[in-house]
Amino acid sequence: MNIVEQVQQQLKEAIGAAVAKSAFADAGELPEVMIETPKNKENGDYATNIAMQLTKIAKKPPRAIADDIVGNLDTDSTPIRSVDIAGPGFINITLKPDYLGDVVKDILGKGEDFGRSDAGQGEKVQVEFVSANPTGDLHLGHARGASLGDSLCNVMDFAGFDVSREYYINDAGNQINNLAKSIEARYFQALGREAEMPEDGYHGQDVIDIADALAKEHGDKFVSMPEEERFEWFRKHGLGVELDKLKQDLAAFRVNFDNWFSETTLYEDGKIDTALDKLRQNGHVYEEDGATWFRSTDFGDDKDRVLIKQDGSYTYLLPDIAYHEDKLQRGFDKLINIWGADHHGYIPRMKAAIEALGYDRETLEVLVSQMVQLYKDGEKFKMSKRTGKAVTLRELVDMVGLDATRYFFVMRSGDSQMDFDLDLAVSQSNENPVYYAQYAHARICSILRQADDAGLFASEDHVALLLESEKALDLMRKLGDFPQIVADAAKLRAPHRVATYIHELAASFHTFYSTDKVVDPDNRELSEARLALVTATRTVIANALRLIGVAAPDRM
RNA sequence: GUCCCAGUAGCUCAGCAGGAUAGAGCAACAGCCUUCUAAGCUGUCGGUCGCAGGUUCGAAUCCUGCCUGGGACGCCA
Repeated sequence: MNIVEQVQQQLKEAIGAAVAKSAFADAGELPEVMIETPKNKENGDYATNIAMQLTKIAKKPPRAIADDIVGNLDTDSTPIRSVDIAGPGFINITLKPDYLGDVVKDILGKGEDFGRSDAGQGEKVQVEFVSANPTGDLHLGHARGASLGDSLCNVMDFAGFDVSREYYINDAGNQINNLAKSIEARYFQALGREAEMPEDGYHGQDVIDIADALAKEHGDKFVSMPEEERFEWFRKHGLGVELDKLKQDLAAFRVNFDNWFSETTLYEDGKIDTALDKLRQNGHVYEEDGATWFRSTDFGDDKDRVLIKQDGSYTYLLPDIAYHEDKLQRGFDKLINIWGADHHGYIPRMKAAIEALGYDRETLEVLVSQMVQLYKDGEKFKMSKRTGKAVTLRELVDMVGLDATRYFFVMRSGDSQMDFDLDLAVSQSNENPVYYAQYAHARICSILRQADDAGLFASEDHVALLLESEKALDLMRKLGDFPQIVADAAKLRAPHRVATYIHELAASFHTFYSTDKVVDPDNRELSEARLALVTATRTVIANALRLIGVAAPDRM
């Protein structure tokens, strides 16, 4: 437990005791004491609405209840300075700021671990994200999903969840056959022969590149190869190349997975049949019109879904169900899937499948990464000039830069559609919010370099001196918020909260910086205290940026 | 037609497990560099929180209906 949590705990206990002493009702009927930090500083450091919540039970006006509670409040075991009753019945608490010095010491002691908590209590969570088909480049939507997913995993891990990151490789379906046929056609074209692209072929430049490379390296050796053998070779080769490219692009985007799960293994290990049998035994499967159906309507879906088509092949859904069954058998408490907006309609059927397999449907949480629209010069920027297709992740990073791309995606809530302003993201100026936080970090590093030259070093011995400055107090309060911000972001699956916090923290630092000179050889003790504060600030900014995959530069 | 997401300042968005006077960035305007990085700071301007009901001591937040924008409704993946 960190210092801030300890203080909050003390306050809750003291208020709880005062409420009990006021004897409005039996202990069992009393609501839990909740404390919050008021938006407006004038309303103290903490506030509780307990008096308003008790109006029904106590049958008295809230301000009178608050009076009773405050009268019974024992402040000896807490850092409370003063207590006020305000507004409709809030009890506002102002603290003696001394404990904030301990926050700085706490941060310096914990370093890159400051902000960690056990909020997740070791819950085993698997997050599956991106999972784009290995048939082409990652595009804009995948970039957002990757950004959200990776940041969420970092945040949840830091908040004490046991997180596993997984990428599901759709390497068994029809789309891979189409990839192989497309490569085949491009290969023949590369050799100057006539060849038709398949109807659902992949027309991207990447396929042409693969085929050209094959023609260059192997000449016409595949032309004489038996068709089936050639097809199989192209299939494996294409898959390998595409998959390598995905892995490289994601790694370059600072996104790494614990597990790359191949759909093909579901077939090889008989897991498709196992899942189908299980559904059948549970009585949720029937035959009709020559197809095999899943009665998903029993679990709230709009209509029943086909598992095996008339031609005997599987729909995408059946292996997907088998995949989720496999995940569940691996012992995760929670499965989080991050899907693009175009797949959100599949949530009900997947949840239905979870339930039909005998699990709690709430085990599966699907987060939807909404559409992204690029804007440039105030107009929609639709297509990549080079390929004529959607803008790829690689192109985006080339244009915008890695840090700005990651930051822009994660600073918005994933479940709202977003406009991505290319001009803003590209601009190396104060208009660009990503530099605001990075600049705070670089500024601190610069201060520390100069302090070092002056023979001044951070010291915890005089942190009490910091309490004199209102700007320093604000900054310390903000630093103390970090563990709770991370915990909330994890529980709410809302990594953008960390980005919002980073901005606030940077603002708090910049404000402090503008008035409180840190390095002052004529005032060594104050300098040492302030160096402790800015060192702590640097640590928290770096920790927070790390969670959202953005670099914390020493110089800018 | 059904379902999902969104609608908050001129623009882009936070805030939504109910709380006090609804916030930030950009844009606009006015100041601040002989002093640790001006990618910064300070201030001003800017709002019927889509509309209408309801629940409540209290609603941007919860419920219902409607309007607008986007998406999804395949024996494609």
